[in-house]
Amino acid sequence: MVFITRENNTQYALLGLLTIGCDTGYSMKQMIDGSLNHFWKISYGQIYPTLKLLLDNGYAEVQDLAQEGKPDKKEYKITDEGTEALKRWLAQPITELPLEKNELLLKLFFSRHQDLESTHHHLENYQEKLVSRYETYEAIKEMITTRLSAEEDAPFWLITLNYGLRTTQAAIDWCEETKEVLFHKEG
Amino acid sequence: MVFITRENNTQYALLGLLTIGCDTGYSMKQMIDGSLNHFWKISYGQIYPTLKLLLDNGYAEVQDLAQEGKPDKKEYKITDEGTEALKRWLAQPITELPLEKNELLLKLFFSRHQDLESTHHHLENYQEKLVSRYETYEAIKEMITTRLSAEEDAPFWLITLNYGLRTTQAAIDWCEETKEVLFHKEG
DNA sequence: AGATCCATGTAACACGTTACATGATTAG
DNA sequence: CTAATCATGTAACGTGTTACATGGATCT
Repeated sequence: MVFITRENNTQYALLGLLTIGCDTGYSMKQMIDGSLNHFWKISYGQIYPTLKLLLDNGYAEVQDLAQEGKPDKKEYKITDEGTEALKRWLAQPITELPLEKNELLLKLFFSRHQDLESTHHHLENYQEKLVSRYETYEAIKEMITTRLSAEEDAPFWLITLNYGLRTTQAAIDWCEETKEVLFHKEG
Repeated sequence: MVFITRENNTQYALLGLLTIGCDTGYSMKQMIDGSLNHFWKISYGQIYPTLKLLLDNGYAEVQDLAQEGKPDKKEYKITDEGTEALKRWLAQPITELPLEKNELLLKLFFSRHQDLESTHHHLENYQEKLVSRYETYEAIKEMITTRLSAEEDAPFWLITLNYGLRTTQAAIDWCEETKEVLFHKEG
């Protein structure tokens, strides 16, 4: 990752995080892993170079800060120019639906070459993971509604969570249906 | 794409395509764009180098073939070793759920900084695209059930289509719900 | 003494797209 | 003659991960 030239969403993700209280690369990573993980993820290898890019673009400023009981950190702040850029990006229309690359579906597509037992195992395994994910989303939703309802951004967090809940539930239902189609035709 | 070293799914996608009647890079691309596009996509810039990799690995063989009324083509055939590799891959468990990077959700997450009208526009736009995608899936499903039911792979094609239908419907419902939450609370 | 959290950063690699280049054949 | 379809391929670029490197502070 030597050069970053074109505008990309990663930049705006970090810009957005600056507006909701994340001011270091480390805290951004934590927020992403904790609350955006069902629709976005970023590694440190991307965060730190992108923070540099924000500085270069004049979208953010940085300040070295000593802390008590913790290592020093670099505190980033969004600039007026950065806020403008964020708003411009927010107003831009979404041109394409996201495409997920789904390994399970790829395997199912070719599973004529596989014994049904193995296919069944894949489906069970997948469904378990989906259920676990669903339960995580439910727990987060519960936490937001009970303890963070005063937070200004809370309604928007719930909206993105609802997306995760609905699509995950649909996938779980599909697993159930597929198992029936493949293994319980005799009903 | 100078070097390809590790095993990756792309290789197995092409191997799978070889087993369902696609024998050239061109026909593989067509099949992917037409029937796998809701869970997988590949560009020519990836297909041709990967076909070379299949040869290097001994998973496929190639033969130059002159055609009548069409340009020459390279006809690929899967080897026994390739079939074994495909089966090994099919049997391997799926370790991780796919993560979609969703630009709309990213924008919604930060949309406190945006006027509601613009957010509404994003949602409408997104929902239209989803509906259009849903209708495409329905049309393909109709075609498979009426005209390709004899095809040996047809049941598995329908399964992957059902996944697309269910998750897309869930996303459409979420759009509807979100619009209500944000704009018709008085309802 | 060791684990864990806080905190920053880079180099090598992997993966994928886009734009470009080429050219045959067929249909209008 | 020109557009579309069939067909193959590469170079440059963009984007992202992983592994590595470093080190302070706190907790057990």
